[in-house]
Amino acid sequence: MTGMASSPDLSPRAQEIVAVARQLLDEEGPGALSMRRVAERLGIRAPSIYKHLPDKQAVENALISAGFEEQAAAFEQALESDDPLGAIAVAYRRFAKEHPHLYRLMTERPLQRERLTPGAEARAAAPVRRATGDDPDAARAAWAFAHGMTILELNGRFPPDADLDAAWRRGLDAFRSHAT
Amino acid sequence: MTGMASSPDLSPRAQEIVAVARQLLDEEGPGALSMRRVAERLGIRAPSIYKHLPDKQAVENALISAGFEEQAAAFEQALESDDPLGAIAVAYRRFAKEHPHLYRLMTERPLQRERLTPGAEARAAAPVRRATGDDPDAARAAWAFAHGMTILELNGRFPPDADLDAAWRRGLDAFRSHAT
DNA sequence: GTCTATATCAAGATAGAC
DNA sequence: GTCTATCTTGATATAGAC
Repeated sequence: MTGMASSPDLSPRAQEIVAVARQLLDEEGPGALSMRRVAERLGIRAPSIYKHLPDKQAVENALISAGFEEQAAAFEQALESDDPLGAIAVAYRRFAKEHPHLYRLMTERPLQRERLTPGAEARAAAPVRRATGDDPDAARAAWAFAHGMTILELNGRFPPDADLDAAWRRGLDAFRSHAT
Repeated sequence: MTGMASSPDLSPRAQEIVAVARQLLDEEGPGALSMRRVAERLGIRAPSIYKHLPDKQAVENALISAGFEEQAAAFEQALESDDPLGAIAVAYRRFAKEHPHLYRLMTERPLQRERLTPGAEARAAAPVRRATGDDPDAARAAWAFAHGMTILELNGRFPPDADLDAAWRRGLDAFRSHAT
């Protein structure tokens, strides 16, 4: 489950750079994701990175694309469950908990869709749509609920004694009971 | 409806500084919220601010506290409606659309609760709890849904042709139908 | 209450040599 | 493919004079 998705149109060296960036982001957070720190881990200097990747956005977009592909694989597997919506919710929450910094990177700002791996975002979204009876409104509502629970938890916005499992159940039940 | 909440324990000059910071944030976004830019609008130099407020966090916390108080006032009024949950949702979405940068500031990072206006956060949360039959799990789920819809829209994550009003209705219906 | 001067730090990115 | 040197920009914050 640590299988990182590849970024096809990047040179091997560029993929190494992105892999190191991913380590840095996962381990130390967005503040550590600088060209200097990435280079340091590779034993080179920051300017050398620009021979392989055009700018920092290219690094971030590669990380985001990989994140979508990892989500897609997890959600596709969850869709096989007896309780697809519940299983996808569990996978969604797990991904965010295991990679909170990447999750933030993927959700906190508008995407540069033209610079992402084509289809990756859509592939991650498809299982959610399937699990809500192919009703796009229900899919968006369920996604919003899942993202809200996830990011509010990551941001420490719920009280320490809140029963978040119960809140998740309450929300999912609400969406399930209305399923088409 | 532009009535900004006051920050009681700040000196008058500090309140002026916070008011200017609020203008800057609303008009130009978080990137403009620097001590330099705030000072510039006041016709003074950045270091002078530190005679009135201890650090930048104090400015941000004053803005956040004011945001909670504005939300609280709007939600308390919405609670009087025939459809409290729907009316609060409308007020929630409106606040975020009118002050997207402040909304982000209020939600994107963990709060420094010990430095906020006491009770402001709780006062904003109370009407949501009331509108969900005082069921804390339902209140958290409904809040997560509203925040998810709001922030995903602000971040441009829904397709341009998505019917977000329909998604809001779908989510609120789901929560309403399960109300205790 | 405001000023100037400064400390400190860090970032992304480019030029041009090797 | 990597280097050094550098540009450019920006930030928060402090010291001490007026």
